[in-house]
Amino acid sequence: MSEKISQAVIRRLPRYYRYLEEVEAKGVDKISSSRMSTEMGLNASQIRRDLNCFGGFGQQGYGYSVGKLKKEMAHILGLDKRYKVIIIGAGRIGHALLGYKGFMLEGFDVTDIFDADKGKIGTDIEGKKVLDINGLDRYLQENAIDLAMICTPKEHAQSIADRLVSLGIRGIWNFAPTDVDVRRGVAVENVHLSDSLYVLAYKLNQ
Amino acid sequence: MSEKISQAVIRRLPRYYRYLEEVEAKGVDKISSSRMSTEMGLNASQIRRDLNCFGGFGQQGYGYSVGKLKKEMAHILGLDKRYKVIIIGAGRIGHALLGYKGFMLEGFDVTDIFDADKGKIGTDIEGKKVLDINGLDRYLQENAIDLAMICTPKEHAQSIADRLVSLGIRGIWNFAPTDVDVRRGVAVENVHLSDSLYVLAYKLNQ
DNA sequence: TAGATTGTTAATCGATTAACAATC
DNA sequence: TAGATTGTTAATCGATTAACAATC
Repeated sequence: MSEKISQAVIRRLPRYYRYLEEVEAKGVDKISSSRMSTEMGLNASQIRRDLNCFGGFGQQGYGYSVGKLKKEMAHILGLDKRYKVIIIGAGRIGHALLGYKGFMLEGFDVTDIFDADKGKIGTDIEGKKVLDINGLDRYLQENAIDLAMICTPKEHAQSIADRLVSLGIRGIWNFAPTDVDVRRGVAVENVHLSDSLYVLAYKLNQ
Repeated sequence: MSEKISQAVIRRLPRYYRYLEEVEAKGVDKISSSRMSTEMGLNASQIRRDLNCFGGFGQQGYGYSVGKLKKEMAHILGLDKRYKVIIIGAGRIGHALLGYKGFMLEGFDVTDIFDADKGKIGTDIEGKKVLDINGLDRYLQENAIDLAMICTPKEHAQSIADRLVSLGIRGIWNFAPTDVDVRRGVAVENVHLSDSLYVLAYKLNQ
């Protein structure tokens, strides 16, 4: 927080967290940067440097405590809190995200799902009744929601994002194939699944 | 192809492609790096440099032809070919990917979907009958498939990947929350949706 | 203490940006 | 031709890696 953490470092944080979960599950309780280096395929200096952005979690001559480091990592990522989430768009991706039980374990509670399609509103998906997007403003006034997942067609993504932000949403996970822009202070992650598929096609042809 | 293209450049290619589709749809037929710079939020030098990795597509004093550049981009990414694709895992993500019509337009034909669950095998999803994973080897011997999307639980991702590669699959789009490793010459894109959610949580807390 | 491994500074490497000559 | 804009070289910036002193 004091000095600015680079994007490159931030993008590696979830990977550290995943790795630590894995080794903890194996019953490992002490780990060195050199072992992490071998097993993760990252440079050991880089690992120590990355971790030191957030504090001195290690101990010279010993290494890092897996349990402590994982806990610190969870805290840095904000995974030691719980988040209330809504999904906008009850198409296939919205449906898939709603049904993914992993989110709940990780602290993300999907409270409701919205759609504009009269044919979908009121139907039941994964045990949730699809709500009318027209009731969104009132809903957000009455419920404290932390973040929204946008699973609409790309045409509606930006306007929905604007509406969400104006209603107080502070974080947006966007699956529509377009970048949504928001004012400073609001967090957005644009997923762009097809970008990843395009890169795969590129690699396939090398 | 001659000189090595950096990962950073490769990751920007789909973004150029998306942008070019957009401006073409608006009827723009000529574009300069400086306009691209403003509209995409990238540095103009970087754009010219990136494009020049693949050839001199522009014309001094004029700029780039949108149609030509988009076509070149599609060619570089390999989007001017068609790919036969199978999906492994008929859970929610597999289902969502199978149903996404956009892939077909972009050259990716999903021919079949496989699962190990007796309760799912033989059922109909999005007009496809779910096939038994036990028949995978034979299926791949009899059908020329270019790439596979892995949508299994993480425990099975690596072993399925190994099997796919040994059967001749050259590209893997992996949605299981673990990195799959393959031999040189096989292309993999590990998606890691939850990494992106974790980064969002991180940003939310800054 | 001796051995191990961190935290951190210094060196290297690569990517981004600026500048400008070439040229349409 | 004059103006515009590319392609490309040179300068800058930031990220990665190596090295090592601090210290458990």
